[in-house]
Amino acid sequence: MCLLYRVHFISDPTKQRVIEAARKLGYVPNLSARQLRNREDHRRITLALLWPMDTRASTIVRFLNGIQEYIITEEEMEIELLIEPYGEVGIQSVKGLEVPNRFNGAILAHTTKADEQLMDGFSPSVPIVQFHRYSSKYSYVNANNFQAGEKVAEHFIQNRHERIAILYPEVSSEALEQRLAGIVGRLEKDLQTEYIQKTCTFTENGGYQAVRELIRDAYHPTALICISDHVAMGALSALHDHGISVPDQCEVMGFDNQEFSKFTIPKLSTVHLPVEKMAKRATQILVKSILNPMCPVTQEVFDLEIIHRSTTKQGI
Amino acid sequence: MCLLYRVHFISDPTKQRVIEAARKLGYVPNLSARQLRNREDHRRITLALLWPMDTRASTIVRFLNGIQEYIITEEEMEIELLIEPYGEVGIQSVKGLEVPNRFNGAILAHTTKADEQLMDGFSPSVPIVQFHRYSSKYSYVNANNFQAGEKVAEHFIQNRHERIAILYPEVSSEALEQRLAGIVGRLEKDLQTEYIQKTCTFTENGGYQAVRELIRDAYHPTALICISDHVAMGALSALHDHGISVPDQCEVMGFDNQEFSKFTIPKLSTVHLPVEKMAKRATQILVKSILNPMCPVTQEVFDLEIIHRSTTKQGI
DNA sequence: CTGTTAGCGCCTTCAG
DNA sequence: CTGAAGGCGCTAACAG
Repeated sequence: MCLLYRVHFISDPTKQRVIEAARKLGYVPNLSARQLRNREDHRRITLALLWPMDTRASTIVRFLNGIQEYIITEEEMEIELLIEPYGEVGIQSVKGLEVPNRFNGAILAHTTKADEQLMDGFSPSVPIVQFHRYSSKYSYVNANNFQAGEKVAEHFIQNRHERIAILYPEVSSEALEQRLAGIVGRLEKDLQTEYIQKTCTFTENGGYQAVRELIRDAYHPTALICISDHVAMGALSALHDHGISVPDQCEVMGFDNQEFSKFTIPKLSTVHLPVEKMAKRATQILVKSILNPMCPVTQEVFDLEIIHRSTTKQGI
Repeated sequence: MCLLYRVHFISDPTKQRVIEAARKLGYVPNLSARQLRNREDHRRITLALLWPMDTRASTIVRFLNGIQEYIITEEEMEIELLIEPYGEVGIQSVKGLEVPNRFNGAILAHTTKADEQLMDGFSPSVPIVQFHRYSSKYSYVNANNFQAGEKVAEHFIQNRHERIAILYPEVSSEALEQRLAGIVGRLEKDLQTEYIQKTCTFTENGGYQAVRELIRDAYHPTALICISDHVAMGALSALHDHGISVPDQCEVMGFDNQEFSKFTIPKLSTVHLPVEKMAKRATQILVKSILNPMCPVTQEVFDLEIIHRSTTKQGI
């Protein structure tokens, strides 16, 4: 019992009555007032993590791991992390961007096009760092997804593939579109290589179904570029079910380098995305901007590398 | 710029000087004061999610998904979610449990034995709901892991296995220990069945290495019980690398029913853990306790069912 | 146009 | 033992 928790001089029955009344009125102690009163939060700041709670949520674990390292080591400030999982409505539902009293700063992750337009239009009341996307206006930490896409395409061109299928999600983000653009851009330059784009949901099941449909339609890809490891895992499963051997009959490439992708069968070749490092950096930049409102916009891009494991063939 | 953001009558150079001074002093606006002043937070409560940022973090995504559904539909209150990822120090590092001004209530997930002892000892300043563990003192939402362990063991006894290996993690939680206890308890009742316990880290790599070591030591299991799907995935990978066919030469069972386990090769049989439902329920109970401090302790246990896919054999 | 102040809700302290 | 009041930091409103 926290209400009345140090009031000794009130008799128990009276306490009961007060508590009962409080319950009826729906009274909840006001945290802001308590914090203000106790003023032990002088060096505390609250960061918000605006993350879409759709299928792209899985990297949030890696993000949190990356961020935590920073939070713990940061001694100057005490950092509090607010999760704002927003749904399909988009970022507009997050109140704290308009009002400056919810959090001191925010990291926006995987925003959609609509979100981005919204963000361009108005000026948020607190510093913002965009995660995994470019921005002309705000600080960001991004990865060179376009170049990574080119590298992946390059690999498959080298291996002289006849039929390349690109599995990419309908609900997209800039990062994923950049990957696609990089892949397609490079493939287009090479006239010998044929490819098709196949949309799917951004899940294992999406990859599975997409491959099934391709095969049903008598399209037998010799290479599969999956826009995420999750999709790739589903694709591997479907290829296996159809008796197509990887990488002999079909090479497969993923994106992200999730923990599990070392343990698929065969072990998945993928593009390493340094989520943890990016998260740490994004948090650093945000905290700096909060402490120094005049801090210039900081924009960083991480280079990405292909990790060849067992679903691709090298040096043929 | 949020500082001075509506003060129009101050000249720009002066603004600059003020901001510069603020920066030098390390001034950060006090959110509590702002919130208090603007009092539009009458019906807002803050929930904390105390989650260990170790390898058990992966279910946090499912948890967040489950919780979000509730948060959005709950109209009476505006619910804010604070993540307190605590490290190896344990729960003691979370200040808000002692002081009643950080959050209105907390969900403790995957606490360790040390944490549990600590919690038994003192009375937290806010309502608590334990997630995925029993408690004599607090509300909890748990799953019947013991019974699930028994069911799994029962299956393998039915299939008359000669060598069963149980892979379970060193850093454990009550839930995992219950699984183990259920498995071992049931196996012990059957004198014909031999089994061994093998510890491993709680990751895909842990499962992979454990199986490698077993085989190196000339122990060829005919059944593998993995205490989580992640471990199972690693185990499957290792079995594949050693040319051991699943389920013919070795059956494999996981726990949790993570999204990916439908897409391993072969498709993983596992025990479904309804994380989303449990998360939603835990949040409901917590909110109720916050709104009604006299609310009695609520304790709920979900039953678990085996999902047979392709890594086990049924009806032989 | 500029400076002052009241009061948000809470809890500690001090006065009666 | 009980009751009243001050002040945490902020900003809208008001007074000069």
